Amino acid sequence: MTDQSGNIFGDGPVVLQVGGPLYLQLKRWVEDAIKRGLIKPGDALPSERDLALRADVSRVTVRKAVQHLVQEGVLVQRHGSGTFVAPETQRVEQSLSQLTSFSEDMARRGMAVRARWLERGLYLPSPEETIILGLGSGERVARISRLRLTGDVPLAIERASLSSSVLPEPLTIADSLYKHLEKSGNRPVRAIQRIRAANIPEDDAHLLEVPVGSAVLHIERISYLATGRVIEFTRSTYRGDTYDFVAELRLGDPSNGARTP
Amino acid sequence: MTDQSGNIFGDGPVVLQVGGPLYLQLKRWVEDAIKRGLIKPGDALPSERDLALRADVSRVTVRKAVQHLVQEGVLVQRHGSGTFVAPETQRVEQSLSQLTSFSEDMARRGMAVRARWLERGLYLPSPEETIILGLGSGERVARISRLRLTGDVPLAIERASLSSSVLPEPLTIADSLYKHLEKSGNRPVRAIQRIRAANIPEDDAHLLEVPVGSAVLHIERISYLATGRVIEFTRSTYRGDTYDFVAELRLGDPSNGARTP
DNA sequence: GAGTGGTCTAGACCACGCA
DNA sequence: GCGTGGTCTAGACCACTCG
Repeated sequence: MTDQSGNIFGDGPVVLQVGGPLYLQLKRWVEDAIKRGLIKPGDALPSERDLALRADVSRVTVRKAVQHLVQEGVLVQRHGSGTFVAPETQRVEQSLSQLTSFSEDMARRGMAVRARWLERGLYLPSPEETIILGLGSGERVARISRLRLTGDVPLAIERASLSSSVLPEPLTIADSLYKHLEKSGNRPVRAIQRIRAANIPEDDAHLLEVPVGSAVLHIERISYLATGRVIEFTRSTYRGDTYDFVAELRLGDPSNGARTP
Repeated sequence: MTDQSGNIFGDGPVVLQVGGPLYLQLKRWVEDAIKRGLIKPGDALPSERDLALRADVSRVTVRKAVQHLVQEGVLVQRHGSGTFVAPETQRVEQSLSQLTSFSEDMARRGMAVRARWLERGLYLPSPEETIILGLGSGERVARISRLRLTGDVPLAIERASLSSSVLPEPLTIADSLYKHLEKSGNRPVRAIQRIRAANIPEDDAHLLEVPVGSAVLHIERISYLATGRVIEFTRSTYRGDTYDFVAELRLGDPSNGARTP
């Protein structure tokens, strides 16, 4: 009697509301189905060809609607497998006033985290690195790039640059960069962080396993020793769908206006 | 001999490098042209039909390449007018440790800002508003929604909710909400802010004049009086391409924001 | 009105996953 | 091997901008 074979929508025709371009009508229709619980996170959508047939539109139009929803993180597509309603993801919070390292931060809240090395070693510095880190001429820069994961879910890409005088042997870092720096008395006490939103480019999208163009937080951090010396320059990319930054604001003296000295 | 008529690429055929999907090849080709200065911010691209002809691909394929670049903020399209290389935008910075209002913040750095009212008045509260603002039963909520602009460029959408006991007459607000609250002794002294990246949905995209799916910063702010009472609950959406948030981090006790250099 | 981007179609082939 | 999504085409009409 009923069609149980993975077809959550039944097999009747798809009836669109009127108004606007077809792909937006279809998009609304899918959003509706999800909102009403006809189809839940993890469930498969009918195939593009099936939807096209039943909504009486071309497959290109179906793809345009689906593509928008993938873009917004509502759906995920797996080549050769199907289109699915995105699972709900738990968001991670990070303080914006306390200076911590990623691994310490996660350990504190009892999350299992791993890191995959992307790059590690001594390099010729870029002009930008030379200026920001205040490198002497001929001095090398230590670069550490990591992919941060909880379980199998990538969370962030972190690319740090430090003076080679501070980190002469990048390969000896075991887990936490800040712990390592602490041993040599070089742990930063202060940092300026610049945060903005961006659409992720292709290469990073693959690393973080999100669709190209997804929103991410781009964070640039410059860390200082108590002496005022710049010790670390880090560019990180955090997945927008799993990361929250939390800040506490107070009225009054801007303290520093957050300006580099 | 040379074609000066707005055709920056000349009129020869477009030669693509090999490898991968055509639309990505074409995308790379356009990026290259911009990188090499053949075409500068503000310049028009050849029309989609022209590009298709010269690259020997279909217009659909051209559109897919262009669409990706629009998504990444490299190009902008104007219906009926053409496709252009995006102008470089100046980024705005905002402190993440000092509690200020948008209008005060902008006035301080001498930027001309305007606001357009989107919504203003007393409403029946949503369950969320009731809980967060601690509304009594039957109490109304004051909602203030504004579109923030500098000149003609939209910067942010701000949707604030306050208890009607604090703001009984939302229509009387002239410019700055915080100034208004100060008059009645209700200016917040502390706030918790939650920041994350998201792809902008359709409706907000029109307001901010950015393509659907662009990266934006989503900020949720809960503000407190000195008494500890919640006074304001605001959801804002900031354009990712024009807004930077700056935070200063310090090692040690997180409960005290930032003090003593 | 000429030219631009925006939407849409019907049909084709390829690359991937899974049983 | 079959069904899925991924890419691509040639051609059509609409909606908008601008001279």
